[in-house]
Amino acid sequence: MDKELIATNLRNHHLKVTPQRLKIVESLNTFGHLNIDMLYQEVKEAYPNVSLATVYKNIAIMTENGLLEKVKLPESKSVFEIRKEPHLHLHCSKCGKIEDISFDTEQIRAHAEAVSGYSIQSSDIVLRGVCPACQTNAKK
Amino acid sequence: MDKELIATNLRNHHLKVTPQRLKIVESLNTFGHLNIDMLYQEVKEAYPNVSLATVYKNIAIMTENGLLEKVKLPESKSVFEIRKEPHLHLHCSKCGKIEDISFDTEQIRAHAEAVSGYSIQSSDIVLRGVCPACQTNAKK
DNA sequence: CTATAAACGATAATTTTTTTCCTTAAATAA
DNA sequence: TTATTTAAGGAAAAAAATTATCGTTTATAG
Repeated sequence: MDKELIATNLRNHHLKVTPQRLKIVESLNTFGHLNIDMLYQEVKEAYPNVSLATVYKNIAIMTENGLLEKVKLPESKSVFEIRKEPHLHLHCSKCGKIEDISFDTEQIRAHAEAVSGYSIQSSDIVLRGVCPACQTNAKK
Repeated sequence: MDKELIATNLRNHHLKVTPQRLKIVESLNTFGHLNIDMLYQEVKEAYPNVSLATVYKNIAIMTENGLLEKVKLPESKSVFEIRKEPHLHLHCSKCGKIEDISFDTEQIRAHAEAVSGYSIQSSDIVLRGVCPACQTNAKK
């Protein structure tokens, strides 16, 4: 995802293309998932006098517009990611790393709808465990 | 879940049995899922000069001890519930109601482990949608 | 029944998030 | 391209949420 595409996405949502916003999205593009503090640090590196409020306001408005998504994690601070197809999150309880894996939630959805009568719109799935690297380290 | 059982559970975890704690657990038993404000209101009804800090401290220590569980929901404040077998949460986007449904997460877990190499310990699944009652109301 | 350690309530402190307000910069139209 | 407008930025204050402190009270082990 290059700068021009990000800019286009912003414009499509009637959001101005600012350096701070570009940096936020680029950082998420690079690291996948970042919490508010990490994002602030990232943007600050490029724009030292960015305000934390700016980061807050931007993730809020970009989330409202569906460009970003907030992922609430058990035990830790929420992270943000660039919105893409629905997927599932793996969260390493040792190192905190977060990974996306694609997964078809259709079965879950069908089951839930059948059992409950709800009309399901979206699903949030976070699996907590130990990543391969941390498993290896633990064995040493 | 009656008072005596709650008391036993608390004692098993070396937590003193106080009226405030009993009320918290009883409220969760009655309503299923409550956020911090609702819990505070509930306890306050029975014990008008309970401190909000007491509610915070108690849900924290009971959560640490595995008696309660915190459920993080997209878009809204986290709620607490009494810990039981792993299950799935349905959250109505209209009325905010939360429902538990039982669901075997084994397939998801197996898939995730196979694809990622993670060793999965737990899963958090929240489905967002419209409950039957709100679907009916919407049609009127 | 007493001693002790945990929990309580009140409050302060901290942390997190949102709002305000004035200035600056991006977008739109001339 | 320049001028106008409107959104966004930064700094700071305010608000909201959570945690810590401390003297007092209460549950429980002995």
